[in-house]
Amino acid sequence: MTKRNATSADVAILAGVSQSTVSRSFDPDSRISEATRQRVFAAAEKLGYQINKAAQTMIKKRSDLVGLVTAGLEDPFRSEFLHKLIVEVQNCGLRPMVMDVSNQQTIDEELHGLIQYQLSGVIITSGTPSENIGKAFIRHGIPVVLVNRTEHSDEADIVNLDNEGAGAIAAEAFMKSGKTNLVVVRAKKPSFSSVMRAKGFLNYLASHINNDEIQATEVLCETGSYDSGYQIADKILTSQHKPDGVFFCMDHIACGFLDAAKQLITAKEMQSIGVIGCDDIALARFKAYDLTTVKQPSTEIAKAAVQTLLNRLKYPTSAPSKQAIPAELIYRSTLAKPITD
Amino acid sequence: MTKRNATSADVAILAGVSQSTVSRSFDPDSRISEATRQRVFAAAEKLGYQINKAAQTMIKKRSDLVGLVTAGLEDPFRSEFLHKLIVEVQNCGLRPMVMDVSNQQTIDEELHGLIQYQLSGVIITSGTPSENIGKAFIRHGIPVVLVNRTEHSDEADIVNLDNEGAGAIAAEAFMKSGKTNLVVVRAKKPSFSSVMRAKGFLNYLASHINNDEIQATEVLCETGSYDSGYQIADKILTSQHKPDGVFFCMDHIACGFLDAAKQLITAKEMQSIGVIGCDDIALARFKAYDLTTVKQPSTEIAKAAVQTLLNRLKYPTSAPSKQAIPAELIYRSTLAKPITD
DNA sequence: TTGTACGCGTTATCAA
DNA sequence: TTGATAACGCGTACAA
Repeated sequence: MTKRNATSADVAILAGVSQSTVSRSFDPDSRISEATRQRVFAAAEKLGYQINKAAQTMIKKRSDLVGLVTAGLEDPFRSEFLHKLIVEVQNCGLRPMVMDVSNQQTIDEELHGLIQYQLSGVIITSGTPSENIGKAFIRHGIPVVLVNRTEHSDEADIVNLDNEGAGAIAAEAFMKSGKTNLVVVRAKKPSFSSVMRAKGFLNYLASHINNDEIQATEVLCETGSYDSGYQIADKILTSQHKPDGVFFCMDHIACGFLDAAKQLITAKEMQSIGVIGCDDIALARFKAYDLTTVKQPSTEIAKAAVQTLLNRLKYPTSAPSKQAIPAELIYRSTLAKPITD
Repeated sequence: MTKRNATSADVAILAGVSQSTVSRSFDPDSRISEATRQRVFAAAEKLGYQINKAAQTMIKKRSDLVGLVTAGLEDPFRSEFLHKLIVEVQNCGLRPMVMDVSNQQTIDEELHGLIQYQLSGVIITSGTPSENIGKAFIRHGIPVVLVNRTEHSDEADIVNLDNEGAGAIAAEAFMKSGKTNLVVVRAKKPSFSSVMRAKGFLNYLASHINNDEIQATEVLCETGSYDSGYQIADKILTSQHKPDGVFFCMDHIACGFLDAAKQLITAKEMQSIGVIGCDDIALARFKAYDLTTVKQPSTEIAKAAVQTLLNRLKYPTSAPSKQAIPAELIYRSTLAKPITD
């Protein structure tokens, strides 16, 4: 009942070997006779023995926990991405420790707490930790991977979507479809991803417009939420300069817009307005929206993030890496694929 | 650079006290002079000292990690619920270690791995672990809280939505609205929640029907997904016994149904068919669906689950608890609130 | 209130 | 291949 957990010493006695031999038996890289190993396993099984990770961590100075720092999980993309990270971390034999830093004035303090866990690494996907928090981790020997946070860091590895490229893809699609009056929508509060996407969108147009035929303006909505998209629709659709193409830096803002549009204008009118979202969240393919979007390959990015971490653990002193993963246009019904030659 | 992390011993030397005094300084319950504590804190700050959780866990025989076992995170409700659990666990000064057991043939083995972490507890919200896995945890002194998994356990604490009550609420709502030809839809693969909801729905009707005026049948769709709802619409809407009220055991199945219905029948026809979902996921309030639903108060359930765990840690030997948290009807446009006197 | 001494369960080192 | 022994960094009796 209240008997304490079996230790390697208990197993050793039952198996008639030394405690060190038990330890070695559970290390695949240790050379040990198959006979004793089996004897040890049998004894361990009988006692319900499990390695004590705390003790192991003390020696190795490294737990196999990976900190996943996130925020704003009400954003569907972030949520979907977190899940992929969780699965990916698990697949590498590591364990995800999740940390939500939404509504935290004291992010830095909170993050410092993670140092206590001798983490194998930290993957930061959201939140706005100060520059030096990353350095704090590095100083304590904990590798940091930044995902969609910034373009440059002296110490942390970086994995990003090619956000500018994503914006450019949307712009290109509109041009191919002959749209001439464009709008790009992002949340007022600047996030790295959204700002870069909008920038990529506008830059592409600027460098591909030879005359004044195409106009593009940036519109800011309140937040990066469905509701914000819903609210901004009126402003966009009733302007004297009604656009024929709208690029949203996040899918669910686009969904809000589409729902509002159904009430503001006729389906026929709506058909002439192309809409492109960004991320390709699950919702985008629902029939209610069927949203053409620039897909952020989240599985690939999650894999890359974890792989980057493993690499860093293997080569702790190599130079910080940086990769930008390309986006991909998914045509659905809000902007039909143009007939190509 | 490669200097090792500061330990309590280092802090002790710098502060001119013993190592145990440092240890005590970081324990709020320890009585210690404020002067020395401040001196210790100052020294700790200077050295960037952080408690080593591994060492702490060894002594206390308990980490402050809580295992969150889940599966099928593509289901929006599960995903939303996981996030609330994460936040709730964090708010209690504990850390969530998430484990996804989707597509795992070896759930039991995987779960056994958790024992290595000296977890403070495990909250199981999904997956179909065998009965004895719970017992394995208990045997190792790790409390288990089951959420929406079953109605009975000898060893684990249980927190459930009142699933039968949720079904009954939906049935009652249809009756109040004068609906007479009802259908309840759940996924073919029986999950505890869905089965109980359907059961509650049908039982309520059975015990409140005094004549043959009301008919109710159960329809099974392939899985618990949006697509399944989309696919099942045809079968429901083209039956010779077309219903005037449909209860879906999960919101997003209802959303799939609604999207399909828009293409199968006119908006006018659809108006005469009441639709109720269950869970109240974020999607349900989007204008594209505006789904009347039986809300599963997920924040409350998450709070209850964590609180139950804390209670168990406080009183390890008390009898297993069981609570059913009531659901609540949220009227939206797919079934209008009847005018009451 | 503070210090001394010990043990938690594992891995790593070294010798056999 | 195996065994003895020494850390790892903390919490906690016990003594002062």
